Order: sequence, then C-alpha cells, then structure tokens
Amino acid sequence: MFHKINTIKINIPIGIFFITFGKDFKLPMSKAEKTRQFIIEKSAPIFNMKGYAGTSLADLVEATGLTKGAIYGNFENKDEVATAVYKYHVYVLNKRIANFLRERESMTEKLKGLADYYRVNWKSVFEHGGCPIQNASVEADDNAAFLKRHVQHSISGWTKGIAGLIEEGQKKGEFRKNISPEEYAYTIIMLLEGGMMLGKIMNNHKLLYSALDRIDAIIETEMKK
Amino acid sequence: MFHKINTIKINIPIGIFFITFGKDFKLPMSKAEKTRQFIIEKSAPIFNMKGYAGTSLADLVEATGLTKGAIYGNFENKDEVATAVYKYHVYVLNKRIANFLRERESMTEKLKGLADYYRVNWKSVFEHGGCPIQNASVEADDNAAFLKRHVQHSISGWTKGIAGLIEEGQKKGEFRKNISPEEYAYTIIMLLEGGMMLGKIMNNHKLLYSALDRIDAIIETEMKK
Amino acid sequence: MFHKINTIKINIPIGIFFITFGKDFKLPMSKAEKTRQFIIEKSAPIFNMKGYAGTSLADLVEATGLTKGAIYGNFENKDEVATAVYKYHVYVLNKRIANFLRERESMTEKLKGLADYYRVNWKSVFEHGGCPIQNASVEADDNAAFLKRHVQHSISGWTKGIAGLIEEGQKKGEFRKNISPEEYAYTIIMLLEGGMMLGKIMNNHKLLYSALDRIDAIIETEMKK
Amino acid sequence: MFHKINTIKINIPIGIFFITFGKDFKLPMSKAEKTRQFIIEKSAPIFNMKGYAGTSLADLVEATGLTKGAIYGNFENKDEVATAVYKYHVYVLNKRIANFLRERESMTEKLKGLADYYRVNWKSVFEHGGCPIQNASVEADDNAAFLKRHVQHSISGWTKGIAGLIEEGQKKGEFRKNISPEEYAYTIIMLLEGGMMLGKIMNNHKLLYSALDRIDAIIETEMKK
DNA sequence: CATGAATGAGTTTTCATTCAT
DNA sequence: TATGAATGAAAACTCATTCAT
Repeated sequence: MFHKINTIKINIPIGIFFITFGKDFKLPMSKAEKTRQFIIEKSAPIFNMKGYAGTSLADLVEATGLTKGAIYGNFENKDEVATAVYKYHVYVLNKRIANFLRERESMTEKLKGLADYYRVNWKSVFEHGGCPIQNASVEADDNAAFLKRHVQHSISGWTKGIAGLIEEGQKKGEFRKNISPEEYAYTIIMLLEGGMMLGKIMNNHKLLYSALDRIDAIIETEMKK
Repeated sequence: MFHKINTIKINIPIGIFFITFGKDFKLPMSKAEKTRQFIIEKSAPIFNMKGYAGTSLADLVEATGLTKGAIYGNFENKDEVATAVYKYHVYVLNKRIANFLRERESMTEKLKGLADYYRVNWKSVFEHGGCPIQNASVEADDNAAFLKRHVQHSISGWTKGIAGLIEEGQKKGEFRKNISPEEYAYTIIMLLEGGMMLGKIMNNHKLLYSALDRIDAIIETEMKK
Repeated sequence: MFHKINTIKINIPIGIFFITFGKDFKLPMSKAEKTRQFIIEKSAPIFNMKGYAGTSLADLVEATGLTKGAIYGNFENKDEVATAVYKYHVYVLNKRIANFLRERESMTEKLKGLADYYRVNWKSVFEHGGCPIQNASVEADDNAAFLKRHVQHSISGWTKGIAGLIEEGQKKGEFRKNISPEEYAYTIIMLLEGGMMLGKIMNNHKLLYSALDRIDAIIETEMKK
Repeated sequence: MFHKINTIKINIPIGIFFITFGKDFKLPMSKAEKTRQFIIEKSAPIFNMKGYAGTSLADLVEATGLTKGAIYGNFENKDEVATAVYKYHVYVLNKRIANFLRERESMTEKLKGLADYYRVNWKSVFEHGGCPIQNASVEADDNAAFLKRHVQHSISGWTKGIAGLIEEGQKKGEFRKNISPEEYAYTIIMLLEGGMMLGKIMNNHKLLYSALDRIDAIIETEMKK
C-alpha cells in the first residue's frame, strides 16, 4: 500500500522504474490513512471507466459503501480524489510492470517484456477502462486541468524509466550507442498507447498485438547491436 | 456544408477518402437544417474540448446563442447532438485531409501527405481539443456508449481509406506487393494517435513530429519498392 | 357531428334528454369547423385517460397528427380544448344513451335501460378511461377550475333528464306520485358513479353490476306503483 | 404519527378497522423519519387538491419550506412521495373513523356511524380536496399507474373492515344471516363515493346527505333483523 | 472521524404558448 | 389557416459540497 505520499517521499528503484512510494518501509497506517487508501482503491476503476466528469460522488459512495461525509473527511474535494486515484493507478501500473520484469536479466529482455506485459494483461486492462494514463491524458488536457501536470509527470517518469533501461543496455553493450534513449522511449510509449486505443475501441486485441509486435521489431532491428 | 445525410447518401471519392456526403448536389437547406447545422458547428469545439460528459446544455446554449428549446427542437437529446457533432468532426477532418492531398499524385506522396497534414496543422488541432476520434474513442468506450459504434465506423472508414491508398500504390508498382495494406493502415493510425496524445499532453509538438517521422520512415523503408 | 355550438343553440329533445346540439339541422361545416371537430374527437380519449393536467399539447399533436400551430389556430389555449372535449364527451354520451333508450316505450323500461346501457357498454367505457363526468368532476373541483361549471351544468342536465323521465312515468301512472323525481335521479347517478369508480379501479365489472342491480331494485321496489 | 411501517408491522384492531401502524409502541423517530413525515403531512393536502399530475415539486418545496434536495434525500422520486402521501391519507382516514366509532357499541350503531362521520365532517373533507381514495382512484387508473395497487389495497381494506362489522353484527344477532357482508360493504362504499362526488362538484352537501340517508335506510330495512 | 441530513446551484428535458412565413 | 421554428419558464431530478451532531 502507498501512503503518506505528501509527507514522506522515498524514491526506490524497483526493477527499471523509480517508484516514488515506500515498499519495505511501510509505516503503520492510521485509521484515516486506511480509509483514504480504501476510498482510492474502490474509486480507481470507476474513474478509469467513467472518466473524471462522468464520475459522480454518488458513484464513489456506492463503490466505497461510505458516506459523502467520509469522503470529504479524507479529501478536500472531488479533484483531490481524482488526483490521488490517478497517482494510485500509475503507482500500481509501475509496480506491476516492475514485478513482471524483475526476473528478466538483459535490458533487451526487459524492454521486450514491456510489450509482453500487455500481451498477457490486455484483457484485464481493457475490462477496467483501458490505460489510465491515456484516459487522464485525453480528459485532463482541456477539461480536468488540475490533472494535467500529474499526467505530464507520470509520462516523464515512464519515459525516464524506459530511457534508463535503454541507457543501461547501451552501457552493457546490448544496444547501439548512437540511438537516443529518450526518443526510442517515446516511440515505444506512442505505439503502446496508439495500439491500446485502437484495440480497445475496436474490440480487437490483435490491433494492440500489432503495435506490440512493432515494438519488438524496432528493438530487434534498430536498437540491438 | 453537409446535409440530408439520412435521406440521400452519395459516395464520392475525394482524393483517397470516400466521403459519404453530398458535394455538388447540395439541396437548398431548410431553416431547420440550417439551425441544426449551426448548432453542430458551434457545439463542435466545445464537445471536443470538454468531452461528452463535461459539456452541458448550458454550454451549448452559450455557444449557439439559442435557447434550450431550440436545441431540443432540432435534436432529440444531448446524445443526438454529440453524435451529430462527432460525425461532423469526422466529415470535416476527412474533407480537409482530402483537400490537402488532392494535388499530390503518387500514392507515396499522398501517404506521406497524411503525416504532412499534421505537421502543418498540429497547432490548430491541439488548440481545438485534439483529435476528435481519439477523444471520442477514449470517452465512448465506457462512458458514452452510444458513440462507440460511430467511432468504430469512422476508424474503419479511415483504415479503409489509407489501405485503399496503399493498394492503389501496390497496383501502380509504388509499393511492395507482399505487405498487408490494412496492417500498415492501422500502424499509421496508431502512430498518429499515439503521437497526438503525447504531443498534446506534453505541450510538445516535437513528440508528434517524431511519430510522423517514423511514419515517413516506414513508408520509405518497408513499403516502397 | 356537433358544431356552431357558440353561435346557434338548438335544444331538441332526443329520447329523454335534451340535447343541445343540432341533429337534423346540420349546417355544412367550414374547414375550420371540421378541423376543430377533428381535434376534439382525436383528443377526447387522451383527456379522458390522462386527465387535464396529465395531457400535454404534445399528446394532442401526436393524437391528431396536426401541429401545435393548428391546434392554437382553432382553440385559444389548452383549457379551451379541454372544455370542448368535455362537452363533446357529454354530447356523445347523451346521444348514445338516447339511442339506446329510443325503442323502449315505458318510462320504467327507459329508466332500467340506463342501467342496461352500462351493463352492455362497461368494457368500452372502462377501456376509454371511465366516465368522463366522473373524471372531470374529480379533477375540475380543485385543479381544473375552468371545467367546474361545465361539469355542474352537465350533471344538472343529466339529473333533469332522468327526473323528467320519472315525472313522465308519474304522469303515465307507472311511478308513485309521492316520490321526488330529482332525488331519485341523484340516487341513480350516485350509484352509477360509485359503481363505475369501484368497478374500474378494482378491475371488476361485477362491482358495477352490483350498483346497476341496486338501481333496478330501487325502481322495482320504491318507484313502481 | 406513524413510522417504521416497513420494519415493524403491528395489527391492532381499533374499533372496526385493523390499523397497520403502531400505536402504543412508537419508537423514537430519527431525524430522517421526522422529515419524511413532515414532508408527507405538508404535501398531503396539495396532492389531494391538485392531483398527482397537477402537483409539482415546486409545490412541495413551497408547502414544506424545504429544498428539492431535501425532498429527494427522503424520497426516491415524486411517485414515492405521492405513494407515501396516499398511504398517509388512508391511515389518517381510518384512524379518524375508528376514533369516531370507538364509543359506539352495537354494530348497527357503528355502521350508521360511518355515515354520521361524513355528516359531521363533510365540510372539512370538501375543503381538503375530497375523498383521497376517490381522487387517487380516478387518477391512478390510467395516469398514475404506480398508485393503482395501493388504491386497490386500501379499498379492499376498507371493504374488509365494513364487512367485518357486518359479520360481527350477524354473529351478535343484530343483522340478518342471509345477506352477503362483502356485497353490502361495497354498496355502502359506492353510495359514499357517489354521494361525495356529486355533493362536492355541485357544492351541495345535501346530495351527500341523501346518499348517507340511503345507507341508513339500507341498514334499517335490509340488514337489521 | 464519520454520519446523516441538508443546501443551492446545477443537470437534462418538457411545457404551453407565440409568431413569422 | 396551418406550418415550422422558436421562446422562456417550468418540469423532475442530480450535483458537489457543507455542517451539526
């Protein structure tokens, strides 16, 4: 569980990603923190499926079984719930991917593992409303402006994580030295998100797979030595 | 202007895209049709920026200067306005791209022109809320279900348009015969949408450009003979 | 058809009832009169089933196939339509009962025929919303005040019709001289309306029949010599 | 006051009527229950005078001094308010009649007391919109269908109450054994409702009295031994 | 700290009515 | 006279938020 995010920030590299939340350093959670976390976890799928504007406090009351008062006791307003939920989504995604990649050793394997993660988990992702970063990205841009900087931050983080992997691979001699790690990181993310979008709306995971295959091909033909 | 879309459907190939709206066959518009069209055009940017759930009838009243009654006199409900607006967005986008590509002769040029269109127009697209297909795609999937089939239809149409171009290029000997037109069409769309998403949320059109450049590279290295 | 009700009033005794509309003296109807009459006839069942407050102009538009403008061209407002419809209901009811009683010769037969009319026609009456006088009576009293005097007038008319029958029977020696025709008229109406109300709401026409049987019994035991 | 009607049902014979609400067993009311009851009591005369379709939420806001939100916090929708109000009307009517009859000992006296109740209270009943069962009966049948089963239920209840009285009288030797209690119960109700309807719309309580007198006469000549 | 109850401004939609054509 | 199109007020209902307890 993540908590105390406003008071204590600990950056621990887990696998490839720098996770901004404690892991082995969990402080015992106060009741308030537990409720806060409970609200976040129950609200997360709702926000991801209905969007920020489409989710009402009544939805959150239903999802949590708590009262509006309880929600407002733990969050200043709906924006703050949405923000916490968004951060939670990113945290969970990062952690899951980190776990998924942990046992892969070479950077090539780790990078390809990113695509594998979605090959394995596409169904669950589709069913829970798709990629939270994509959803937030599209809605935040004009309508839920308070989310924008968080989305930017998490995309930056993701980019840095992937670029770090590539750099590591360059150091280890797996990848060519003359490629831009950041540029390839962005390319991978674009394909991932583009594939996710098409696959989900068209009810056809093969479209996502096609994007993932292209990522593999890029690694194989453009990045590997 | 487009009108009579329900009664008279004329498929005219404009450039690469088959546009489903009259062109030289415009009937004189009734007052209702004019008002309907007026509402659609004034509402279009609002819906694209605020999303379906984020746009209220009061927003439409403000944008159009008409009364709620007038809007409900011309549309059955908010869904129907949103649907008409979405179709309008797709129509306009198709028409603009068709115009943009008109003078390009080879299929290679036309295909690359698609990327060029966004190189030229990214700013205006960003300012008006981004790609309407992307926006609708993300929101329609779970929250605005009534839009989903329209989004699917327009993505299919777009795919067919691009695939048709590639086939034509294959016939003309510009492109390799052993590639799948549809698969490459989807790849191009994914890169476009992925690049659009990243470029917009990060306030950095160079990220979009990077996707567009990769489209060019794919044409050059994988498609051309 | 009835028409010109505002300009020419002809009281003709048809059977027992004095009908306030022309019968053999129909003037040729103007187009406006025809439309007016058409609106009344099509609206009549709607008002009887949904009530005055529950019937909207949209309902009338749907029922008539005409436009709101057409309705407002022929009636000053919804009240006036409702009033005309109410009068029409009363007229039709009176006429039907008059027809039903025409061939009965003795006043006893005519009086019992009133009950018979409902024994025969209860189903159709139930299906079209029940007794229009009862409906209007209940609604007019507080909510549709403009109707009240018309309801009073028609109940008076109905009372006078029945009382007239009884008087005639007294003159002919069928009925006792010492009973009050008006009082018995009211009693018959009360039983009719009470039976109608119970029968309809309980979905049980036998309750209505029970009221009708009591009317017969009263005639037999209290009125007949 | 009545409350907890859904959780605890206590049937106590009060006079002739079995009342389905606690009497000496009142639990302390929660604030919500108090507000709910407050809304019901303030809304009751409005609904009885204006009818279901004719009563708007704004009317209820005005009558209660509460906000729409407060009303919707205590009732799911307008239907539910109307239903609760109808039940309240029936409850109050039953209780008042039960009180009125309490000290009468013989069943004959109780039965005649029913007519007496209206002889005494006709004015107040007229002023508050008439008989709520009649009003609901007429409107529920076609327009406010959700009320129909409640009206049927309360008419059944009323019938059973009166029939029970008659049976008791039969047992006690007051009434003839060969009459159908239920049939006479219905006859009494019909006369009551028919008289109420005529008396109210004609602004003439003597018409109601005439129905009440006939009830007395029926008891005297047909029921009593 | 959480609840229950309320607020008031907001939502979408429908109303009776009007009026230029 | 009838239509098509609009109005503006009102309809039912929901929203995010507050606060006494």
